[in-house]
Amino acid sequence: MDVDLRLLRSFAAVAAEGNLTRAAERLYLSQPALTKQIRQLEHLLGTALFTRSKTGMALTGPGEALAAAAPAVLGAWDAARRAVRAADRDASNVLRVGYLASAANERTRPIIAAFRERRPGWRVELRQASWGDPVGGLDSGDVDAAFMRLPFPRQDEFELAVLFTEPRCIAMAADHPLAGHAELRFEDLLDEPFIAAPKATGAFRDHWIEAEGRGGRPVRIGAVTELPDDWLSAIAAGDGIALAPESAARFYARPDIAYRPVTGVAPSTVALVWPRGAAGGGALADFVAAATAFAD
Amino acid sequence: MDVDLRLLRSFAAVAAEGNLTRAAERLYLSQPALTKQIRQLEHLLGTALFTRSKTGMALTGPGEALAAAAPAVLGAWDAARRAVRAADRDASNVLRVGYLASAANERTRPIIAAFRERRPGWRVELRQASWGDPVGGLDSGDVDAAFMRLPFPRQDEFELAVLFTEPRCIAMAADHPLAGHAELRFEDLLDEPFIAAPKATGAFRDHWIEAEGRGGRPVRIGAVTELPDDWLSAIAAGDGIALAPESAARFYARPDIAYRPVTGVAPSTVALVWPRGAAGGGALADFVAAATAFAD
DNA sequence: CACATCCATAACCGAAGGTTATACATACTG
DNA sequence: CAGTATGTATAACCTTCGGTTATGGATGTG
Repeated sequence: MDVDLRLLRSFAAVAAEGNLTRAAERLYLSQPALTKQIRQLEHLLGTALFTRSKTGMALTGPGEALAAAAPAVLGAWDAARRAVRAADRDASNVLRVGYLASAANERTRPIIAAFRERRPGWRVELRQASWGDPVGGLDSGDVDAAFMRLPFPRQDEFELAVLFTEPRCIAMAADHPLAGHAELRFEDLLDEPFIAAPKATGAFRDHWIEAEGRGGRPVRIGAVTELPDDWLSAIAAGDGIALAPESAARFYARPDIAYRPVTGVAPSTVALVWPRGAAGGGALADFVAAATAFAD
Repeated sequence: MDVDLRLLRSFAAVAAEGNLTRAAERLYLSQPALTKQIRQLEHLLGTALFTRSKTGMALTGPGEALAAAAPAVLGAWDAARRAVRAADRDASNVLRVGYLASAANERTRPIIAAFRERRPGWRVELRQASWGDPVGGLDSGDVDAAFMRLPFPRQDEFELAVLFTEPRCIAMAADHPLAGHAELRFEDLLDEPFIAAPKATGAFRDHWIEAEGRGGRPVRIGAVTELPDDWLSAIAAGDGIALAPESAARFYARPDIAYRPVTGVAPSTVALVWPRGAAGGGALADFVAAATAFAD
């Protein structure tokens, strides 16, 4: 009488999308597989969760009930994973820190060094998160803390310490016509296709396609990527241009990509983020202290 | 990164038993299968949950953390199932009522009839529960309410209405020497082997082997059964005798089984039980009202 | 009326998850 | 100290499950 939580996750996706096909896409799953999963869940619970129609999947009464209750189950599991992760951290003297792209840039190493000074015998394990996971593995207990760029979804559910800001620039293929200019104005780029993060990343995605700063002009999306390497490849392939932190020019220098300064966009903010209440005097607190020591 | 809750359930069993072999037994699983499950869970979480030794399995730090967090996850799932069940009940006009053995005896039909009078168009589905499930499917959302005999484990986590009591008698094989007596004294039966319910049923099991009423004399267990039919078969086979409600003589009359009155044991109490707070004015409340109308 | 959309079904395939039998290490016991 | 009991790990095997692609059928839509 137990479920695989994956079924619950799938159910939640279908309930949210109201559509099998799109939900399947979001879950990186084929549509027939999702059909099977939902059917399996319905069989397990002994009741229909959706009414099928040609316009999509609509929740039934029991379906509504499950949709309301499912987040609590998934949340409890996430909490369990965080607890296990925390215990493992303390038992093995390893702090796991997530990051997207270049973490805290040049400050990363000094921060880690300062932490090791406070906690001799501890190690720091850096772990790259996918943009597909909006909060970088923080709520799943994959990592104890993460270097994140603000804003990101559900940001206020976490504690964070802002470390620094840096200007943003434009990344484009080296042979892109715009690469001829030494400096760009963002208002000249409104019609260019942009490489974007997945939709699920909400405010993060919006920030990096500057959704707010284009005076209502819609964004053209050239490609959607989840990892720095894919992102670089898409840019180099000419699928579009992208906003990037200035430091990308140093950490992701490639012969087929050009980075140019741009005016008219706000800088990017890097912060250290951790789950609410997790830094109570332990090793994580020391890492936070080490990081903030290098904050601007 | 999602688990099958079965793994969590298995983990909890191993954590509680401190022993793979016994936990496997309790889960009706082979020991190698459990080994695999635990290993799989450890792999999923990326940390060791137990330290293996020849004396059993001891929890590690992360293991302790998971053991502390697992009940919340399983509880959330149970709550979800109950919510779905409640919605399904209201959507389909079917009230599902669990029972062990003979439910409310001869009062069962009148209760249902009275309920249908209050709720025309509704049906009542009776569903037998296994003694292996101490609370008769109540917390898993299998049923909306259940006819239970008191006491049963975690009884005070539920709401209940006592319906009636009835004397208990002794059931034994028809050719058992004691069957010659028209009436028995319990103090003469202390050395007889008894057919018992599974250990997991705690107070319920104790009540039916009269663990408290034998002056410290240990019980001999002749067999452990989970269902009335198995119970009857064990008795008929001569594996032991058993305490039974008087009504069993009517509802479970068999040529190979004799029921005899016994003195020196308290009567059995039948109650209607339902999850706390579930009877808020709905159909379940009407069923409770119908049942209590036939209470003593 | 053609077309796009969306869910269901079929056929297929590899991996997962269970079983029994057995090995191996340690602790207890006569 | 040998022998036995207890406890977990491994091996070999088999069935079921969960995923894939390809295709069908029903229903709104331009």
